[in-house]
Amino acid sequence: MLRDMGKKYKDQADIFDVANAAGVSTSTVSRTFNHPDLVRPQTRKRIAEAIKTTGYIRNRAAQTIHGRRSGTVGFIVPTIEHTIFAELVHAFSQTLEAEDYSIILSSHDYDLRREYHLLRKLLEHRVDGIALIGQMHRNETNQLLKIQKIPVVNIWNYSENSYFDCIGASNFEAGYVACKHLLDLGHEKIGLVFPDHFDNDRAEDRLNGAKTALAEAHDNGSEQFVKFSSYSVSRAKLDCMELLSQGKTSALLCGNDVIGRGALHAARELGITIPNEQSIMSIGDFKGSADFVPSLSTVRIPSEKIGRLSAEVLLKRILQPECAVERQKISLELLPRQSTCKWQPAY
Amino acid sequence: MLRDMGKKYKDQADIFDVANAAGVSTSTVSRTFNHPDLVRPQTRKRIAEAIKTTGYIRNRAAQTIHGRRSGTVGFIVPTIEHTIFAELVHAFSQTLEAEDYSIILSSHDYDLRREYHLLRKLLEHRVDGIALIGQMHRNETNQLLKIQKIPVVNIWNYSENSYFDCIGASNFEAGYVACKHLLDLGHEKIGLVFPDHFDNDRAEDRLNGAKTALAEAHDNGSEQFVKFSSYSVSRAKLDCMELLSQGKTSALLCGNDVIGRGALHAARELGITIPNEQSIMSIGDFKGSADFVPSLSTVRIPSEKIGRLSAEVLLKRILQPECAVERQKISLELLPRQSTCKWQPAY
DNA sequence: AATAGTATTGCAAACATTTTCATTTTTGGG
DNA sequence: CCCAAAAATGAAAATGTTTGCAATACTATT
Repeated sequence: MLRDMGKKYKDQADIFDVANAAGVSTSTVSRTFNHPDLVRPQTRKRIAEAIKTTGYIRNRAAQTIHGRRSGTVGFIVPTIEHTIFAELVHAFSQTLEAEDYSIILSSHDYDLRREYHLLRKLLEHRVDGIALIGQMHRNETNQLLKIQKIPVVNIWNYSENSYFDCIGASNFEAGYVACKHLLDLGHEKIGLVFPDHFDNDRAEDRLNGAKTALAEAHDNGSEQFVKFSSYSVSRAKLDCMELLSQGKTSALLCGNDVIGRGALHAARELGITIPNEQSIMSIGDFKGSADFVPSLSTVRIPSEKIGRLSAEVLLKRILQPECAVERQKISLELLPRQSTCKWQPAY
Repeated sequence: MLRDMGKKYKDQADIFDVANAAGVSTSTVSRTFNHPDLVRPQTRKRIAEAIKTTGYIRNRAAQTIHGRRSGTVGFIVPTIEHTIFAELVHAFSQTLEAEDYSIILSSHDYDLRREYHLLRKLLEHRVDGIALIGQMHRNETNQLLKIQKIPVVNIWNYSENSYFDCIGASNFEAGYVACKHLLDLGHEKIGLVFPDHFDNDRAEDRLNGAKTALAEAHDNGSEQFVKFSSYSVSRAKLDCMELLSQGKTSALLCGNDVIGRGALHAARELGITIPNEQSIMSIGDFKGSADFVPSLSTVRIPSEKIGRLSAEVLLKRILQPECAVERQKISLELLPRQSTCKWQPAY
């Protein structure tokens, strides 16, 4: 049936316009998009031309409403401003864009109440899947995810008994390994500089890992050198300068590479030689940390890999919602570089 | 009319379920969302409860299909991996999220053909507006934007005769000012290190600005010291080391802060004192550049401000599509810091 | 208590697709 | 050249909202 001619002028061509132009029904046009093998190549060609001449652009909303996939995936991060999430988001979206998905990106600025609201908005858009950072979320968030039965992947923090798919590293281990490295080098007075965010289980786990390593080494002197800083090179630099100028430590363990960079700058500013006078150890290995002079010793958490794998796992769950929960513990890599060395009491 | 009871089991509550539960029609439910002042407070309350008990979540797709705003905005960037765009995207989305919009973020990795395809996909989603980086796009991209009559804002590169709204700085000027700073300090042999991306009018404009300043100063010696690098601290460091070790320049002008950082590292690696032996000048002022020791002299392009203003302008155009084209030239700020100083022939 | 006016609500059409089922067309073998 | 089977197409129902118009329920006058 050709479309009623009495329609008012419309600027956007729709599937009827294409059908008219190609002399077929809307069903056939729809099929060329969704099941091209069901329509004759010759017809397909005619339709392709009709699409060109009418300037037709499919309406995903109309597909979505019908129950088809929306072709979007929601990604909620604390913030995109930080290199670390930027790298992660990049890898994640590259992978999903290759599969023709669009990413709706939202950030809550470390406010888990906002996270809940962002999630609701994503659900309004009927995203096909959701990616979240960390394992710590509000109860209502977890409840909502469960009853919606929507594909979810939990990124960044590994947990062996997560309810949802989960791809990440053990941040506890990262903290432990980083601290152990300093202890192995003979350091005894270690300053701990960690982000002060609440609503951040990653930083918390790292700090706990570090403290555990200290306790195992019977190091009870370091406890007093814990300093909370923020995810900002400037703030970290100031905080580290304060800690360093007290001269009570022989090494600084930084909760992430941004703080680590702040520490390097701080030492330089104070004229403290790294690593001879003071070792700087960090966690993360963001792009560029290896290029500092001295290069930053750190524990690598491979964000691109995590981003890519998360996308793949989410994709799989979207296509097979019932498959077994998938959890991948991404391994860490200790990268001793120039900013750490054996403690030399001589100094 | 209450809904047909013969419907099969559905997991997702829809507006009918809410209407049933509240004992009203779907119209009234819809109105509580979209025109709450048109429904009696008492009814509104009943509906609110029904929404809670049914766990109803509005379906934006269904609204969109009806012609209402989709509540999404598309943002196409070259890449989110680079700090600079991360800051920009952050400010942009914070502003729009506050107005209840969701951002669909896509990146084309400096490939303008991909940009076109991403645009098409955004249009399929019926985004309410589009944000693009730079003024240089493929013809088909511009054509499509024009015939679709969709709100567009052109971010980052200012142009006084842009077809669409445009918020940005003059990158030509940025290059000019940065170079002029070095010339004013007495430098004559200036190495230019710029990103090698094609499909990037920003970098091109900056380079042209720098060259213009050189020409005005009758500096014909610098032309030979142009080096193309990439947007990566590591690559930039290597390239700068190559240039610096030749020892023919007294200053380096870097196309952006990432390259500038690479240059600082390179000098340190080679044992070259900054700024005494060599000045390093850059463009951008990303977060953290001021914290380096020595701090990086640069020309500030305020990305947060640009991001926020772009979002506001786009929002305005979405609400009033017919208003006059808005163009804002964001002013630059020369920030001489520790990495540049007067050229001292003594060295 | 009747009336006019206003505030609420409901009905049904419209939005742009997809998909099931039925119908028509094509194909290949005798 | 006919027929059965397979392939291609079309008609119509369904998807979940919004909104113009009509109907109904209040409110405040007289």
